[in-house]
Amino acid sequence: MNIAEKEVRRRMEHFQKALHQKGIKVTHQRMEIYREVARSSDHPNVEVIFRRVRERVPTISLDTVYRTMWTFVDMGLVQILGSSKERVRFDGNNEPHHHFVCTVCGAAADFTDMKFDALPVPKKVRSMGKVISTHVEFRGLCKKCKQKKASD
Amino acid sequence: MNIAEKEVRRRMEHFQKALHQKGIKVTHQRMEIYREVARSSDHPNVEVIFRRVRERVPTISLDTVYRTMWTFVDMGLVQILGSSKERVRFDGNNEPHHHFVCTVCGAAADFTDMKFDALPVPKKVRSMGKVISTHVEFRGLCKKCKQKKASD
DNA sequence: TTTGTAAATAGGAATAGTTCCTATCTAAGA
DNA sequence: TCTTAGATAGGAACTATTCCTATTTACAAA
Repeated sequence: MNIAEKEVRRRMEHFQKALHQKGIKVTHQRMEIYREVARSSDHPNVEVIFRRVRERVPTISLDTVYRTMWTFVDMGLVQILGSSKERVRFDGNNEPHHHFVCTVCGAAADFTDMKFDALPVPKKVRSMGKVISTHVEFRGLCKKCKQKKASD
Repeated sequence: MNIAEKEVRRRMEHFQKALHQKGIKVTHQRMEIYREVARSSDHPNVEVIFRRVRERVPTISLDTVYRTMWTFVDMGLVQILGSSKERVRFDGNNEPHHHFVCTVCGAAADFTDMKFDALPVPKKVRSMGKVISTHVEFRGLCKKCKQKKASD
């Protein structure tokens, strides 16, 4: 389940550089939290990260893990699996379709494009399990947020 | 922001048939909740659905909306935007990559495939905003869940 | 149409995930 | 070494979601 030592080291170096570059303090907690995420390939949630890091940093608080993870997300050092930290949202469209999602305001729009409904499934993926559906998500800036950004 | 009348009617009919078929009672609440989701294209969350439906069914409870929406999801009548109702999960892989997600246990695995990193963006999507990244998600049954299902 | 009953709902209580508050601590520049 | 802006710990507060249960209702059968 773990990433190769060498790759972890590469990520840690990149991490430290990134913090320095943005003038964000390199604390013991941030180091250990990032190390944990960098070495895990199982997409842990905050609770799991907290438990794992606590073995090495017994006084770490849950709040620190939350704060730190959002800092990392803002910096682009880690990504969120799925879309966002928003609450669950529903989609009454029961035809196959795909999404454009604005990473700023969270707006989501459907679109259909048969070319994307059945992309060729790579061998690697077939070895992971049985694919039932395919979803393409384009992420970016919606019109409104683009305008708003331009007028700042 | 709303779906055409005709399409809504089509969805409502399909909805009633689906409930009858599965022997699930067609209640006033379920009708109005589904109608709301079927006519909205803005991917509302539970709170929003609750507020909108309450204008027509003032005594509806939040719990009913939650229960009902999960029923619809289980029946395949509506989909969840993004992956699942799980809490936020993180991904320390900072190279472009894509995911295979098991819809039963939630396990997620990364894979890289440059062919998917820059799929042609349809015109329709370009009109929605500026695309910054592309994410392909294959959903299905992971090996473990497939085996478990086979042995039932 | 009336009746019986399993299933569904309303409303509030309980839980769980996340964020906030603030006293204390620390990284890092002077 | 000293200074201080920024970070952390720990618990309280908040918010989304689920649970509990008395009451109501859909619908099948009489």
